[in-house]
Amino acid sequence: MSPQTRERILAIASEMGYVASSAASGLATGRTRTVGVLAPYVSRWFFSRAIEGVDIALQENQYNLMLINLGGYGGNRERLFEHTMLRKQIDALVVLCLGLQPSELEHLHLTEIPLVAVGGPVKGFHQVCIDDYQAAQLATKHLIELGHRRIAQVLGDDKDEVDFAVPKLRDRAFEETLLAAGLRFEPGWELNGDFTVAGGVRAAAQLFDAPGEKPTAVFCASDEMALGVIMEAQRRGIRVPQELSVVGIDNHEFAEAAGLTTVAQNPVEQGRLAADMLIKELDGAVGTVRSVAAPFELLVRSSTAPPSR
Amino acid sequence: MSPQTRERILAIASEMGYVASSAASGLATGRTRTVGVLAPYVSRWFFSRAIEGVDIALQENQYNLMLINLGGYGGNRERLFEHTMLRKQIDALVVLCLGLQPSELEHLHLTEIPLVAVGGPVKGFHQVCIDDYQAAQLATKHLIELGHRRIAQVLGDDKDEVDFAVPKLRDRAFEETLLAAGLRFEPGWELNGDFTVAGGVRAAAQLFDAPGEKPTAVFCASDEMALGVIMEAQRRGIRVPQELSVVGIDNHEFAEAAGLTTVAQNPVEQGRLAADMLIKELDGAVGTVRSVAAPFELLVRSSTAPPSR
DNA sequence: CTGTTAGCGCTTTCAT
DNA sequence: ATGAAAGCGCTAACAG
Repeated sequence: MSPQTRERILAIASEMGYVASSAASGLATGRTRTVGVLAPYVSRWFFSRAIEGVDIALQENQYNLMLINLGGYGGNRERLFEHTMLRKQIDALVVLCLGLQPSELEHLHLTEIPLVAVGGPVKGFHQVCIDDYQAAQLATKHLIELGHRRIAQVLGDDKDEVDFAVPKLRDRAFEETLLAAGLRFEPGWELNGDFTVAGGVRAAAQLFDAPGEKPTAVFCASDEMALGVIMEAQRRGIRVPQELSVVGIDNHEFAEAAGLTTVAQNPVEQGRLAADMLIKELDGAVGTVRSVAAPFELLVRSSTAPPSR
Repeated sequence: MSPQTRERILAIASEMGYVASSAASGLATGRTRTVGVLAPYVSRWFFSRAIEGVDIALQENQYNLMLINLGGYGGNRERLFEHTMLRKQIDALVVLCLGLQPSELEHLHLTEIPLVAVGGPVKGFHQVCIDDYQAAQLATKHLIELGHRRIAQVLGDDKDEVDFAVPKLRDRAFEETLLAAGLRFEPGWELNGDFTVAGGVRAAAQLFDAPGEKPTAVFCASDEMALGVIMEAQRRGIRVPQELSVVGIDNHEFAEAAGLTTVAQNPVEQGRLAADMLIKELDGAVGTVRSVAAPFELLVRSSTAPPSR
């Protein structure tokens, strides 16, 4: 038929409220035009931003986004992996960094759909993420170059997620960078902040309450914890950066408003890139999905300064 | 067949990696076991929390969650409404408060699937949300009862979203409560903070930079803006609450850490309740979906105190 | 190049 | 009770 007839028919059809049944076409083609996003949390900054990034790419290509949240209720993990994720439900999957069980990883590979990890290395996966070691090193060096010698650390160690490498990498980078500069950290200056503001507040309280010498700077493995540290410092009248320098990692949306010096990364772009690769792969460009190192940069704002004592 | 045979077969089937094709069963039954969440943003506190709440209910009932993000790219709105949302793609929809065009609302009703709004009144919809007027009134009264007479307002007026009633309700409640107490607001003490931290910072800067008398308290229509106001105050050395009281609405996850006095609401519970009603409705309990007023309460923390001058 | 037909893998109804 | 068969609404391969 002629292109204009085609147009006319399509127009009439849609006017009549006709919409192709996705179930029927899915059955016939084996494609759902839906990609899944497996997330450990949906309301934490990194994850919600990454989801937005994935969504941008999907919308541009008329794909739907199915949210598979592992953070909801523990018991459902099995069902999600064995059922939801399986063939015919989604065409591809982006895995937002998290510690998956080996059996779960195996399950994912069994589905034989294109996969990509975002935000952290997952073994056996192509991934798009920053080099967490270098990012943490950059933040630590910034403190050292300002002249700080007594630096504490707030990291986020999630006991549950044994395989999640991000906190470990940031932790190791901090320690090795300190040692390389001939510094050492005091016992008790390595706190756990759970990657949350509340955790940062707790860690700071612990630090300030401890007897003896205080650090002049704190390296935080995420902005949310850094923000918590700053809030607790303010509550106690400890001036930032005059009495305490604080640096984070992420460039959380609150970081600029709070004047937080941080190593910025962009989860929106990471998610978008990952989804783009997946879509191209689905469109037949075999081998498009590959590992990509995402950019990061130090943003010096007003939470860091040379030590005053 | 016997129940045990049944079990055995099922076990073997799943061992062999068999999973029913959702497309096929969807075609046959007309059900997708998927509910959509229409969100104006995914990374703002209220929305990401509400999504989590919806997700809890869905996971408990073996439903999938399809995220339909309107915030992504403007141009796609039409496609989302005309295509994605239509029959056979999702069984029900939760609409997270936002200003939809009348034509879009009409489209939603045309799908004839169960609908429910969360977080704000949407005309023609059943909804679960707090009474925004009362919530804002409660916050304002708190300031007045502390003795404040000179109160500024930071609201979030989104020009784009003409039909979104939440900011208007909070605004009106503030003004009427002030007038009822015999107070009036200065010209220039009504700022727009866009519902973001950055907007709160800007509004506060504007307020502090203006010549003449300063307010002793600020009512913010959301915690994110209130947090921005506090950060800007701190940057300028204005002490909270001694020199400036700040109250918000929401109980954002940062509110406690920042000591922010606020009127708390719980989007997780709201989303969960909404999804539960939808699921019951789908299970045949016709009439389950109805409007519900969500609870809220004043949480007095350390950002408010009687005025010192 | 247009028009017809055979499935896709389930569910459900109808015979047996 | 169990088993056979008829679609659900598309797509893709085929014949005209």
